[in-house]
Amino acid sequence: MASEQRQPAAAAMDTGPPSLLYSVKQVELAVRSHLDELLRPSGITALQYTALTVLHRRSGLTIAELARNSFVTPQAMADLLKVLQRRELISRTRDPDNRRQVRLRLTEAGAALLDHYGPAVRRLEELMLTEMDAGDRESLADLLNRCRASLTRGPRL
Amino acid sequence: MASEQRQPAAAAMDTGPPSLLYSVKQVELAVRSHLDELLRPSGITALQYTALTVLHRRSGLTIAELARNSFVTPQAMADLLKVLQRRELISRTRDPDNRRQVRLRLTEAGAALLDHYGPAVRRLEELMLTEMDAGDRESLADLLNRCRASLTRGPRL
DNA sequence: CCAATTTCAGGTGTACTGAAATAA
DNA sequence: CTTATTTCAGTATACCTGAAATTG
Repeated sequence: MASEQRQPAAAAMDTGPPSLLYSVKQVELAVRSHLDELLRPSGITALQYTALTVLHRRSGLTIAELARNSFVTPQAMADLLKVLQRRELISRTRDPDNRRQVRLRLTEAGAALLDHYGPAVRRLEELMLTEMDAGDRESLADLLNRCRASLTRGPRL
Repeated sequence: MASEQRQPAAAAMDTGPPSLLYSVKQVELAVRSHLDELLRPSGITALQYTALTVLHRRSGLTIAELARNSFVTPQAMADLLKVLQRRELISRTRDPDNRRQVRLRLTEAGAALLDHYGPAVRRLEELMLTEMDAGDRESLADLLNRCRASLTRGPRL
């Protein structure tokens, strides 16, 4: 820890480039910031919106499945869903074949909310991808998917 | 265990591929999950660790600058820093030239913590980038940086 | 006075651990 | 009995709005 701390105020203590871990985080923070603002009138957060889109694509998931998909505990996911259910954006029904599980689905109001904000969210994605051609976009999607796969393969999950 | 592998072929409500916005979020969630686990013994969260690394690279930032860097309000950043200061991982000193501002710096304990966890964090990054060659990594870094730039140029911030 | 930074007060959302109830 | 899912209770953190104090 014998690092030199010379400048008091005009700092320039660069210790190499920010990591890719950090770059991912930065993009996610920027996206969330825009998304939260965009969704403000709806009263739901970026995270809640994300959960709705997952349910839209994969209707009938259980709380536990959704939690694993988002790398959080089932309790954390249950908290989030409580808010969405209170606003009647999702419905919960016991699975008759496996009465432990609760199947989640969008209500009509939930689907309507996604319809309403879909265009603005797509414009946000378009803003992020400004000046990227089709090849760049494909590369980005591919690289991100490989990151996700590598992180979920080995340990944990 | 084979009985629960019912596939959404029946539901068939696929509404296109997940967006790139979602892919970014997924990678970030996976990273945070690993990072939180890895940092557990230290008692600090992935978010707090990230703030420490930013201060390591750019010593002497103010709360407001750090907040803008992370796309949150100064109040939210102050909350986070309160925890780090309580554990004496950072120090706060009034800027003599501008007595409104408070300059933030790592303490020796803060730097030691980064030193201690640095190798494990780099291994995590390596896990994420498994099987990506140097060209892929460069592409990913470039594409993410362009995303960040596009999101911060136009409106907001 | 105006603008930027920080802080205080308060409220909600996010996420965890631990533990219990239920059912396959 | 064992395991998976869900829920309850409690706690720490993250993030916001609004307002006040300070300084440039």
